[in-house]
Amino acid sequence: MRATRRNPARASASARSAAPPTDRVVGHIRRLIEGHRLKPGDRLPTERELARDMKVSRASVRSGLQSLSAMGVVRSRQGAGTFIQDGPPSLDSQPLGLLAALHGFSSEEMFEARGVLEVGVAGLSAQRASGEQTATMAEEVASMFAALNDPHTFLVHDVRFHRAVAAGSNNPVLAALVEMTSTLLFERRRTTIERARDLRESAEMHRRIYLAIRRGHAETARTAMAEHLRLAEEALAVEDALAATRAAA
Amino acid sequence: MRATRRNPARASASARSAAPPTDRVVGHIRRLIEGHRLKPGDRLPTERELARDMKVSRASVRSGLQSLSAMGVVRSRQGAGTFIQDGPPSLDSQPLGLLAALHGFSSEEMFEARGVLEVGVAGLSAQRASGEQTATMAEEVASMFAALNDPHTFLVHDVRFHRAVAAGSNNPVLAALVEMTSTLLFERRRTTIERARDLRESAEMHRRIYLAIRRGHAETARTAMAEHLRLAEEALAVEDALAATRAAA
DNA sequence: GCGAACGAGTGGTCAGACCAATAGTCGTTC
DNA sequence: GAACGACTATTGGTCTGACCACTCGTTCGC
Repeated sequence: MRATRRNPARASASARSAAPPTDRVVGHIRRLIEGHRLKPGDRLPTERELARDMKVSRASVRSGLQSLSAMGVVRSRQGAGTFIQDGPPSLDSQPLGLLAALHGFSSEEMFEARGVLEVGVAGLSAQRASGEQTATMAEEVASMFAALNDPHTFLVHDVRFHRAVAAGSNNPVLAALVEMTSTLLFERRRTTIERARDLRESAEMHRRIYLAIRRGHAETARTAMAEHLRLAEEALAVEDALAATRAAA
Repeated sequence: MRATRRNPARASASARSAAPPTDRVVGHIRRLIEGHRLKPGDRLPTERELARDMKVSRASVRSGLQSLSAMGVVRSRQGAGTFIQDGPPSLDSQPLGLLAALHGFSSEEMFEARGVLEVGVAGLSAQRASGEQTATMAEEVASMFAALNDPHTFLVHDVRFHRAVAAGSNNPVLAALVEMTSTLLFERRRTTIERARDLRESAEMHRRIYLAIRRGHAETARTAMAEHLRLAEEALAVEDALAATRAAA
């Protein structure tokens, strides 16, 4: 038989440590979170402590933490420590961004996905948003009207408005998904927003969405959001065309 | 003077290397992908090569690749190499899973998010799914009927059906989002599926969704999907209750 | 010809050291 | 006494070099 190797001891006894060190670290932190022994904002043990306690090298600890960091679960600050990410849940949009680059997601596809998500979210938001939440939306709409001559500022409030609508759904899962997709298009549009032509129309659309939500008209809110996204997609196409024209010159 | 110290040359000449090594590695790979010099399935240069070419340590290269791996952009196989992830684009569901644990997403919230996504997807799928795509759905439905007495197998085909519907939308962004959320609930339900009572009803619902999509009836497909998810949510609640009862005994 | 053994190459882990940023401590100064 | 500033222990970030575990193409033996 030779007993040449393979995994030493697997079936019985000592059921642990079958997994590679990096995975053990991720699982360890994960269990701490799921067991509510680590809450958002909490500081993790230092890398050196984790390495000692788990009997792995610090390199493996760092490897695991690097994964968690990429997923947006923790955040490390040199000299201070590693902390559980707090604030509103939000998948880092970087993953989707890279996948977008990798598979060449088109703007049409992005807008369509946004449409499916945000139209539904607008409906839910109309049914549930609190007064405070609708007030936030109102503020962003006002800021948009105030920034009609400053495209970059306008865009910032645009994104914040959509975030506020998502928050109004009071569903953190949906809010995280909306955040992810809208951030992505934000990155994209930031480079072309200077060529936007009709910000007033866009602001007006946002105002109509806000009014529908505030009045609790779910279907009206859904329709307005759908219409808004349709126009926004057209606007982006126009801006792209202008950018392409200029590039050719 | 001693000349010990600090970063040699920063202001002028050699304008690069401002960013930390790990970020440089991520950016480097990202540029390779965005410049289409790396396609899905391609093999990356070895870690030692990257380290040499970029003039950073292998540890930093590994750090960057670890991030990309956590995002599902690349995948490393010991002894073979590191490859750009191919296959259908799919965010690793692990990020959402950890966020779910971290913020305590409830089943209701998950189902609601699924509802918003998949109802919309069902409508799009009815409008666009190819014959091959609907055929895949039909196969999964058939497999579900064949597995009425085997809950675990049933559940596998259940998930695959929803994946097939998402594929039918022909929108990779939506497909990735659906994949992420449904995988999450799959993990959850796998532990309670044994207590399911009425798989036949569930299979029948899936069949109705399939028929609506095949016939191109978008609104019917949306309604059927919404109804299905509503029933599935109830079923999960019942299974949970049973599990809780048994646990108490 | 074909399977088994080999070995170069690759990612995974370990060890120890040093660098860089942080945050608390303690003294100085006004 | 309060505010400011240098000092220092602590912590994450990087580097180095070594070894391990696995993969896969090659080569050897039958």
